[in-house]
Amino acid sequence: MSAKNFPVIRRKLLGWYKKNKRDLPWRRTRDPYAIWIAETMLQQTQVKTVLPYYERFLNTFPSVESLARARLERVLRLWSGLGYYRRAENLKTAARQVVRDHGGKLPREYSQLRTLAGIGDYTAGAILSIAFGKNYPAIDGNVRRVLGRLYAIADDPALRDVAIELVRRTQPREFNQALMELGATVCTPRAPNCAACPLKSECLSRSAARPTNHSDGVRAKYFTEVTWPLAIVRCGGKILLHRRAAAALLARLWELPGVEMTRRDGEASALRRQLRDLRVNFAKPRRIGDIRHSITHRRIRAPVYLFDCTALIAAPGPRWRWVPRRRVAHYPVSSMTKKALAVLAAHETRSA
DNA sequence: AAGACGGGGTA
DNA sequence: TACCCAGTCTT
Repeated sequence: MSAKNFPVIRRKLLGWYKKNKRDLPWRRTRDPYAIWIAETMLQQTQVKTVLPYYERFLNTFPSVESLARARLERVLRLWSGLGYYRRAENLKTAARQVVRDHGGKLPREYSQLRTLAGIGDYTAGAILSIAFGKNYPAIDGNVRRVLGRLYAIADDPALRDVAIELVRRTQPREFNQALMELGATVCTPRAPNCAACPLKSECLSRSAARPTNHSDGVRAKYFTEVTWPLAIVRCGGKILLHRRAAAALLARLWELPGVEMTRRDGEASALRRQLRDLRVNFAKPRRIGDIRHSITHRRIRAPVYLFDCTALIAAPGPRWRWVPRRRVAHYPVSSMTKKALAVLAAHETRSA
């Protein structure tokens, strides 16, 4: 751990960051709560995607207390389309923990942060360094890639040692963000822009003809093809929605009635059977579009069928609801549902 | 140690 | 279109 040029790396990286950092809303605050929300949203999610969600979330729930008091349904609605919905549930659970155990203030100790739902090693380090200015590393995928290339190391313990040493004697708030910023904008996964890199003369992977990615550990991915026909059941200006189970994929989200199938054929009849069980009377369905969507290891093709109902019946059960068209936007739904509703809107425009 | 969990990016 | 990305929790 001696010949690693730590002071030079720190100085060059911080200098680069001061000049090149993006102006992001969570960089204009030191509120630990706001930083916690941002870091949670940014897990597995790109900055560009997070931006509108972050603003809305903080406007609606400006404090730990307001989040702790909120109904989960409202939290999920603000998360609708962002993915990994367990994060929203964990945030609300953790907010209650913070109110109950820490007087509504985020704890400043690593071990206490780690007991909060949804806060793992990375997020704890990010909060400690960015919100509280403590000299903790915050090792996310970007940092792993940047340091992996810079020092040509692949194993996690060694990477961690370097990250700890680097952040020990610097401004942790700026330095950790600088490392991540470099990974996100310059030292990118597939085509790093080495010419623009402030660390190019120190980088051990730079001499290689093509910069090597030392951080690839987990791969192994297989997709299952899924056909998931969706039914838009229209009745007197309302649409039928169903709420998914708490333990399932897309937990607790509302959705259009549908059938997840591994076979490709018989989708229309499968949908009709599903609706027959609900005792909804409908005219012959029309297929109005087709959606493609991916959820973790599923690749989904979702044909969208429009059912016009002949008589409004009571909701088929507690997890079913007839929702006025305008109100649908207020329900927590997945991106697949949003896409299907966009198909309906396009269809109505066409036939108008 | 391995798998589940969304959605959007790039080539 | 095909492939890539990557924190936390659970099993």
